[in-house]
Amino acid sequence: MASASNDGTAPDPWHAQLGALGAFIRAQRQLADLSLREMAALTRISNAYLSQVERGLHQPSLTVLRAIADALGLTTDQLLAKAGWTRAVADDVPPGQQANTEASIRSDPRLTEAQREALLGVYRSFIEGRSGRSGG
Amino acid sequence: MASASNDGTAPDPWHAQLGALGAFIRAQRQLADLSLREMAALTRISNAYLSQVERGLHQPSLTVLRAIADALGLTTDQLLAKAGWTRAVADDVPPGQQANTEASIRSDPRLTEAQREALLGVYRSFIEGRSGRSGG
DNA sequence: GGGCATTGCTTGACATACTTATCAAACGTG
DNA sequence: CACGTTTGATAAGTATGTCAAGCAATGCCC
Repeated sequence: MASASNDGTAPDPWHAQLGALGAFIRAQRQLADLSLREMAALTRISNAYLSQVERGLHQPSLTVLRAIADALGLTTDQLLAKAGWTRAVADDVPPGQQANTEASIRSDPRLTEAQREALLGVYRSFIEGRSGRSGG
Repeated sequence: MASASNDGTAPDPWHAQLGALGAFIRAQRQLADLSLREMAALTRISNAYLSQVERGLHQPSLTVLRAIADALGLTTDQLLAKAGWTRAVADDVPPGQQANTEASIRSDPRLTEAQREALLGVYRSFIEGRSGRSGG
């Protein structure tokens, strides 16, 4: 049912990406010698849905993706990169001496871990942006 | 208009991450001097939904996340990191650095005025509402 | 030949992401 | 003050992700 074959509308590229992602997941699962149900038990995701994801019928949410990567012993980066979701950006920023503000944020007791991360992210993105960015 | 940052909702880690992600997106958008509707036009995502994402009310899908990253000139990875996707590689913080974060931000020569204001805004929004909440 | 467990897959119901239309407040103009 | 515009936020609806339950096929034991 509801297969996207007869849609008629513009074929969004996500179909292809989903196919690749699903195939990759399936390959990894079989490598690990897991059945759908076993993997379902590991990920707390229904075998039904896993099946659909592996066949590229659905776009899994971040939560699901993470659970899958976790169960397969992969990093989430590997999963997405394999599927072509992340644009690889060889853009490493070695933190040289810009430690003043960063250190303050890191040691600020008023921030929760999540907040700390977010704030550091904002700050770093500010600094990185000035160093020059490859236009695409 | 409630619109207060602190709703008193359940403190699931899920929520914290979403809040961080939303705050980050909002900061970036304002840095780029975009309104919600302008950004909506760029991302093809409704301003309404963008508003909800920025306030941490929803967990955006990969597609949406990517569109946002694209519009803001960020890499998908940067956004993904805030979305709780990457495991935080906690860096060590040199002791003795504990100081006034606000002051550090203010005196940071690497920040422009606009960035300074944005960062301070995020920081203040974080620590707002937790004042005087020490009992437990 | 008949059972029973295990495999991947489909179906129908629900939860959540996402959209279109609309709102109230803040801005400026005459 | 009336008017139009722009802002962020809300409501109700649509699309899509996700699950629990069940089906056809395969393999094993009798």
